[in-house]
Amino acid sequence: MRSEQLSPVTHRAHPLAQLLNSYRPLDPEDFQAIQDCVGDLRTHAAGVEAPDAVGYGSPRGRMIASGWAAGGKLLPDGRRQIIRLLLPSDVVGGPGLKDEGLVIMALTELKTVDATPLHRALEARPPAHAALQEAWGLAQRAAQRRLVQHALRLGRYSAYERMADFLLEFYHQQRRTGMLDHAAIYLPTQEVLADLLGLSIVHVNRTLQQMRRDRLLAPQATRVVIPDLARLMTAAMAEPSLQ
Amino acid sequence: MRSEQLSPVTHRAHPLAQLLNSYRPLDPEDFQAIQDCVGDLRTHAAGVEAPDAVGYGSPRGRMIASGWAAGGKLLPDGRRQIIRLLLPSDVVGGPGLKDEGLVIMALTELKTVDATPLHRALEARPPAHAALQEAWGLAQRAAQRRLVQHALRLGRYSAYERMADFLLEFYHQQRRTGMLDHAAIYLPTQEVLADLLGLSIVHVNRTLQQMRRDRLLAPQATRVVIPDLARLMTAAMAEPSLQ
DNA sequence: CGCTTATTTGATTACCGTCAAGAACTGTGG
DNA sequence: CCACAGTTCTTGACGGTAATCAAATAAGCG
Repeated sequence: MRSEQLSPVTHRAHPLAQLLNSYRPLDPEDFQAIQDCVGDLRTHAAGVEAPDAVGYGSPRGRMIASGWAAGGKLLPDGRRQIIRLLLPSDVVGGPGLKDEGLVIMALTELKTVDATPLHRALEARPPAHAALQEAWGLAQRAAQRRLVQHALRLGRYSAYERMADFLLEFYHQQRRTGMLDHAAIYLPTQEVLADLLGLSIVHVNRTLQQMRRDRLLAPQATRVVIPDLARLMTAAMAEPSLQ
Repeated sequence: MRSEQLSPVTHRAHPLAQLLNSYRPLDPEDFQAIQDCVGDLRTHAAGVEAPDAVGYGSPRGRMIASGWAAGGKLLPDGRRQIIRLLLPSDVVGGPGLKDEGLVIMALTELKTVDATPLHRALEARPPAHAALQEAWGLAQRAAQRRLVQHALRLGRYSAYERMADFLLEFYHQQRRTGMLDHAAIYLPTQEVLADLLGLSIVHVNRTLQQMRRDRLLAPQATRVVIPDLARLMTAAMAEPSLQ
């Protein structure tokens, strides 16, 4: 039964617009700046380790339009730790991820566009694009909080707790960008989950099975449904107030 | 034998000045802005969990003048993960750490001063304090890289590798602030090391002993000496070019 | 000198990794 | 439509790293 599976994204509204708008209501000019990011569409093959390929020629960075990528670190002996998943609306190839020493890996076929119009709006004088800038700042802070939470998970959570906490975080992240049906998350492969959560593939598999037995996950065709969000939050030791 | 031990800091030059100057040569006006951060000196007791106590009344944050603190997360059942150590020159109590959802814990008695003069200089118009601003930016990026490396350690390094990599990082961090004799690091208690590296106290103890047997650490009175930096770097899988 | 905190040691347990192999699924070409 | 290869997922057996429990020693401190 192959219940966890990537799926090509069906994009209704623009993911970045939905994301930012969820943090702060955007103005029409803000939506326009996001819509303007359509130039120089490029496709990157899946599985490619793309440290410099993504973003080459776009010094300000490129925005993921569809597909998934990962920012992580590789060790000489083959070990890998994924630090953050990169979803549609994330900007890659700019100075940001490179400053962190991360390698970008395309987990699926990836489509990216030049993010210059967005960056122009972000650097506009305060009266213009004020809402966009504020929303962007909040989104950045949320990303930083996810990184801190990731370190907590890796350091002190059990495998079961790691999985629950990540699924919860991922659920909310996908919900903000509007790429979600009800409580159905699209999951990366178990190998990606393993490198993200610092576990072995085998143990990821067994942890997911345990969560299914515990009715925290309901397997369906190509995605995973969360039948009971509240119980998942308990398993992840998440506070009801947040997110 | 109590070889790892905190030690009150002997401050010759200003730690923050040394730190920033190591990233980018500062101008006299920059040094002055740092020297001006002497007002409202406060002492915080060790061991106190000080989420709001530090920084109360100093909305822009307070700079650690002496002592060590930790920014970390606490779980309801008592588990703790330290995300970053906070040394003299670090700014705490401002929006930064709070945005990340971190609790500040004083590991030793802590002395802090109001950091407003520093922040004023950081927000000055570009011609003024340009070097300080650039150095600050580089220091911030280094802190972010440390956080990413921390996640890699917690996720994919063995206990031995974690310890080696952290000691190496800590060595360089202390060296930049000038609080170092030769290759002698001052270490926090083994309990703090455990909560930092995601290990149990017992295992930290055994890991340190193994490193001593391997001659990667040389125990001395109140600190730990690194006899062979190159071998420690090998143990930590560190690239010779960096740091 | 007691008292407290930190370090050390031993014994035992268990979580999770490794190894190995098979099953299920996906896509491709004949 | 079926054979094929390539992933991805699943399962079992086994081993090891690191956690837990318990207690003794050592070091700081008033």
